[in-house]
Amino acid sequence: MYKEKQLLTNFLSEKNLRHSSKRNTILKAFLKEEGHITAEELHKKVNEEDPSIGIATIYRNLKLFHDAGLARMSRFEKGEAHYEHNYLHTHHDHLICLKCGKIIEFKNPEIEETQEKIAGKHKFKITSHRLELYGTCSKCSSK
Amino acid sequence: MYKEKQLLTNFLSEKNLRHSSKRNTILKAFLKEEGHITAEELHKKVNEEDPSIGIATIYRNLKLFHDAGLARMSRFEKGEAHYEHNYLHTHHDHLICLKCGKIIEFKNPEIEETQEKIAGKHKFKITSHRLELYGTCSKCSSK
DNA sequence: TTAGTTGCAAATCGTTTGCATCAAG
DNA sequence: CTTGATGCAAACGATTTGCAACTAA
Repeated sequence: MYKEKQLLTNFLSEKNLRHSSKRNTILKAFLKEEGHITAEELHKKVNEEDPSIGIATIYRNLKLFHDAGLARMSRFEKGEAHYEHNYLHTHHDHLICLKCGKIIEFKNPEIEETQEKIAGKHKFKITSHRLELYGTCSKCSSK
Repeated sequence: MYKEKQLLTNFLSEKNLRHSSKRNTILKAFLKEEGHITAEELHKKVNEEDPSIGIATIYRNLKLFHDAGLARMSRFEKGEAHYEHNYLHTHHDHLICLKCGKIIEFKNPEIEETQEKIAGKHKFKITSHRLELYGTCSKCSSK
């Protein structure tokens, strides 16, 4: 948590932006989340703490957290964006069950290596990536 | 092209759906495309041939092509969906330049193997995947 | 006091849908 | 004829934005 707060503080002062109590409430709720969360979902959680915070502010702050480097954004097959933070959450990829919607996270260094090889071949400098495996999870395939 | 048309014909008769001249126009324009295309872009191309075709029909047919197995859909970081066909286009992944927007396609069997290993570990049955590497292409990094 | 932050509602963007009409089989 | 295909405009869901009021520094 300390590292994330620091990251945000740095970003804010660098860009001449401000802290605010609502921004803090949103950050706290966001960092409390373990997995992915949509703006809508985060809005609900935040509203348990402070019902005066509107959805627009959630979007504005998620964008800010993203720009500050403490949130990642992904879009799966459906429409809405999912956000997740980096606190206790280094990079990983996703297995997504198309039947029940379950999302499993995994890490695999082999894949990262192979990616570097590929990038080298195309003289490409990788800054980030996403790998998503779609299919059926064990529960759903045994049904 | 023959294979794709056949695929569509099979799908149509299986589902008791019909051919139509507009559907053909859309299919032809779609198969002519080499890379990814958005619904909007395809609409423009189709309209050069037949300006009476509306965007809703483009969406309806892209969905149909997708269900019939002759189109793939992906969403990159931004909102809109991109479609691509399987004619001369077997599965591949993408390198995406964040500066100029260039999209390079690549194939890598090693990665596919590793994916299967990961899926096995989680008793997951993979039906599809997406791998996107974001970064800077050679041109943009030399500027 | 100056500029960033927020709520609200309206606007926007990509996509889907209801309905009346048209056309394939 | 029967039912799928289509155009149009309205509806939609997610996200963004303009504006006036608010608040951090």
